[in-house]
Amino acid sequence: MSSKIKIIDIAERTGLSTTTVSRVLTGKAKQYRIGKRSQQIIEEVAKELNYIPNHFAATLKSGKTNTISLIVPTLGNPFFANIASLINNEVRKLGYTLIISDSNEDIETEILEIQQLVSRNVEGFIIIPSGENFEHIEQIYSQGLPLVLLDRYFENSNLPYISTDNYQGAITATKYLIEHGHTSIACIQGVKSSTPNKMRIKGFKHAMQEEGLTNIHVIGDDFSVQNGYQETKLLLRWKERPTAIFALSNTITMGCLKALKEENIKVPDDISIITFDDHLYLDFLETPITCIAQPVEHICKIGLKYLFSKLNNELELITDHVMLRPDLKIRNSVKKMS
Amino acid sequence: MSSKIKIIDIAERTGLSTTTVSRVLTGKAKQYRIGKRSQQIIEEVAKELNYIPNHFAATLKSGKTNTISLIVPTLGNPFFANIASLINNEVRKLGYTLIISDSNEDIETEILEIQQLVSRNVEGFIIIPSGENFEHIEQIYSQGLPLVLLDRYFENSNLPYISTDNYQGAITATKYLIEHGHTSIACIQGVKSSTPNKMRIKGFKHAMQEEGLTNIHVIGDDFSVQNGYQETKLLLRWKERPTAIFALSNTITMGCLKALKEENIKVPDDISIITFDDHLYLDFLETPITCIAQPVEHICKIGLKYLFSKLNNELELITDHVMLRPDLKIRNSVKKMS
DNA sequence: AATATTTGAACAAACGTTTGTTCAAATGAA
DNA sequence: TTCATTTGAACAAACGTTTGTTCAAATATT
Repeated sequence: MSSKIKIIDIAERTGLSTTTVSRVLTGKAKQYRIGKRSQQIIEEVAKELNYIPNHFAATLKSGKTNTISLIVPTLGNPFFANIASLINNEVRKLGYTLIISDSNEDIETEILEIQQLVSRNVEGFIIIPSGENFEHIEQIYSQGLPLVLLDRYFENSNLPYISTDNYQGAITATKYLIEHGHTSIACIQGVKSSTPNKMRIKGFKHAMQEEGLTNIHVIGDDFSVQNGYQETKLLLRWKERPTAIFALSNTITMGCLKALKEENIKVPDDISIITFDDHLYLDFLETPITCIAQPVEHICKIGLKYLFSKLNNELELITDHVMLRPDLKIRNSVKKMS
Repeated sequence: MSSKIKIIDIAERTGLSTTTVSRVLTGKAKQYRIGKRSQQIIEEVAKELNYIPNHFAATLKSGKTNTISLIVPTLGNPFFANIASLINNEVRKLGYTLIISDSNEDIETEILEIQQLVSRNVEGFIIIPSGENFEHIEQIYSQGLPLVLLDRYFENSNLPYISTDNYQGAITATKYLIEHGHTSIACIQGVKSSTPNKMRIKGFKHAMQEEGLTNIHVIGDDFSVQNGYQETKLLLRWKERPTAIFALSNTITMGCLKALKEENIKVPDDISIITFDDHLYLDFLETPITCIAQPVEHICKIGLKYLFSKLNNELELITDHVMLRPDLKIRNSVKKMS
């Protein structure tokens, strides 16, 4: 580790003070009336020595990090990875640095992660939470840290969020199935405690009941391929096999397809599928899958807009709770029953 | 922003010095013979006040961050997102923090990103580089920063890397096509300057020539869906249409499939496909796609092992350049020509 | 009882910046 | 020439930890 170049090295080299060097290098030359010549020579020497400022010293003194953080449940899920990529690009454009964290769908890890980020003086948080607890989030929020939840949120908390109207989305999906003559529908859910899941289940049940359907099946308990696979395997053994599956995420659908393939059940001839979340590949599958697509780009953009307006203390009256309408994308995975 | 709790607050509350508090809170109590009672009361008060150490102050003094960083070209590509997720979990187990950065496939961003990370005293780098330049990487490497490249590397540099044997992989794929009677093969490549791409092209050409095939088509220039789509659209207009496509990444394949679907060309009846990179969905496509699968988990694990042995100054004689064998996963996208 | 050793904890100096304030020199005005 | 103003830059005190060293009290040894 070659001994690093410090401001004082530049000061000595140029015969100027650390104060002056610091002010030039942080772009405050005009403000403090540093001479043109001094500016120039400082910049030259800094470049020549390949000076990289010590972020820790700077932050310790100034308190400013220009950094915000994004916590996602797992980057293994393309839905979240995609969000991470989108947000990363936007944040950079705004002159901030983004620290991306993967909480591994584990609340303890999430809590730890938040602690570390706070101790790193992160100035704002974008969180897709991993559990049903939110005390740790409310704690930092109440300390005044700008913060916004994406996708997942909490009903009995008023932490700000941008999400999809999962309730409506589920109703749309369910009604679509019912309109196509399906009355026996198995809904494979994700993490029971997560709000999106709750809302989707609520929408599903509501739509079923409204149509007078009482035979309601909700199964499963995880947004994973594994869960989709297992539950599908099981439901194929029911004495009265459902005619349609409503999968509550793209990962669950992936598992469904795996199980169906193994059992040689054809979509949509033998069973129909509709899923939450869109993805490019859904269009190229053996049977393109009809889905409820979330407006991911919008969620990200609005989330960032919200966060930065907080960050800049803009007092615009933006609502703290935003629900965006999902889209029904009709493809070929739902059969019209006669 | 409520004024944060500092070590001195705990010191005052407990009647002890900041020195003692610091030593207890960083687990050096035994080493410095702090009394049991003192330890206990300090820990109690720290918890009670919800003390979060100021990472910047600590690092500034100690120089230790326990942080390593991962730079990927884009999290939008599941291949990289997957790597990020895998590495994140492993790193955490090792008691380190991982900062994940997305360079957006842009070398300037990558350079900036590395600068920021260096100024954050990151102790090690895992990089999947985005361009053909590597001076900036060699610079930090020569400063003694532990570093390893994953997947992509540079031929005329001896930066350490863990990668797939892309040359062999391409030969395997090409021979597989040739064995199935294909002689007119279009190879859709990714970023020309990237080493994996170069090696794959080299393998492709080598295998073709070895079989006496001189009609070699290499087209395209990006690891993107867009590129796969456009090039496929174009090649379908050739007067002599190739009987097989060798796509050099999963994203390119995605674009291929989109184009083929639009033109109503069936795989493998009308055209065969083989691709680099495996993914769960490849199995569920209309035609499951035969692929050259990279040993991603191994790449990550070996990469981390390498990095941490450097980090801990273990002088084990580990090679700096590791090439792992890819696997041919045979599915249904290649037709036997008669 | 006198000396040596152990135990427990504090002093004070870093770490590399940023920043409110002061100060001298140069310039302009009268 | 004298006083006021502008210009350019330095002083020195933070920021919140960590850590080499010192020191007093308590205990053990002779």
